[in-house]
Amino acid sequence: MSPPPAAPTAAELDLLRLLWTHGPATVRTINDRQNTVAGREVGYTTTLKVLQIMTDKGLVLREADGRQHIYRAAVAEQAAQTQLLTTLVDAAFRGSASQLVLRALGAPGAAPSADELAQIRALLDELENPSPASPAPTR
Amino acid sequence: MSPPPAAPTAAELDLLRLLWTHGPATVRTINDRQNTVAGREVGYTTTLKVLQIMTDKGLVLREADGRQHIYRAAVAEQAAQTQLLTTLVDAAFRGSASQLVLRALGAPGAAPSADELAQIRALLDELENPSPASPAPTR
DNA sequence: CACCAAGTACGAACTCTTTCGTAGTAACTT
DNA sequence: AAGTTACTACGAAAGAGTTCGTACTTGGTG
Repeated sequence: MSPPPAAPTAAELDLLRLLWTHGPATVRTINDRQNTVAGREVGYTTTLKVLQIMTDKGLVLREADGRQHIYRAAVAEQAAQTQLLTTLVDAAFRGSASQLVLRALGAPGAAPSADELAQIRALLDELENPSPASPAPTR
Repeated sequence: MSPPPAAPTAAELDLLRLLWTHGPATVRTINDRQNTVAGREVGYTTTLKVLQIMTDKGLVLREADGRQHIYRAAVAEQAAQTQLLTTLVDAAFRGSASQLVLRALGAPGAAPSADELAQIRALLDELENPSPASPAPTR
């Protein structure tokens, strides 16, 4: 099992978000999305450079398509999320994931829908009383 | 209401953790704790410098005691936690706090105790059906 | 009083991240 | 074939954060 790449930086996470949401794309497309979604304008070569760095780090994969390159995320969204959460739990929550959960639910703006609440309850049930046929927790 | 200080950096969070846990202390004490707790050795002036920067940012308060200074956290642990969570939700969870919660609970190593599970359930109940006498959610 | 110990202040080096300009290259267009 | 366009590669500047050395100050000690 290859070691997970280093945690993505803020700029890298911006691009990963786009790749996770819209799937593989060219630099041009990714850069366009960056500039239309946010008010911030970021230069084409900036996006390109970050993608090149991410390629080196193993965060994205690059495939040649004619003279352009198509980039795709090399790390799963869930895996990256878990990694970031683990870091935050250690750094700011004294290692207690439960405290983080309580804080996240208590924060104004959390506003989980009924459906989401049900999902969370289901997971709590599962934690308290693991069913035999439960799928292995995602790593 | 004064605007909340900028989010603490990693090094700043290290010191805030110590202040939150052990209360106000001198640079010497804080630096000692840093060096005994972690294997990492950090120089005295490094700790001092970070505390000075934090004072400028409004993250800590400084009180003179003879020729030494006593530092205390100027931001509440909960407030800082909420701020960091909000940032992370936006950056890595598409703005969905519920998704973050599900991921945090699902991660291996989360391992909430029975007591913590009960606390979380209580909060869920509260969210679904706010009681009239409920305390205002912490900001 | 001279010296030493224990503080604070501050500049500067070093690293990491982000951003972009410039150069090079290959395909179209006329 | 020359010129324009669209791309990648790369170096480097600018910014942010971290670390530490050095200088300065002050209180205590012989």
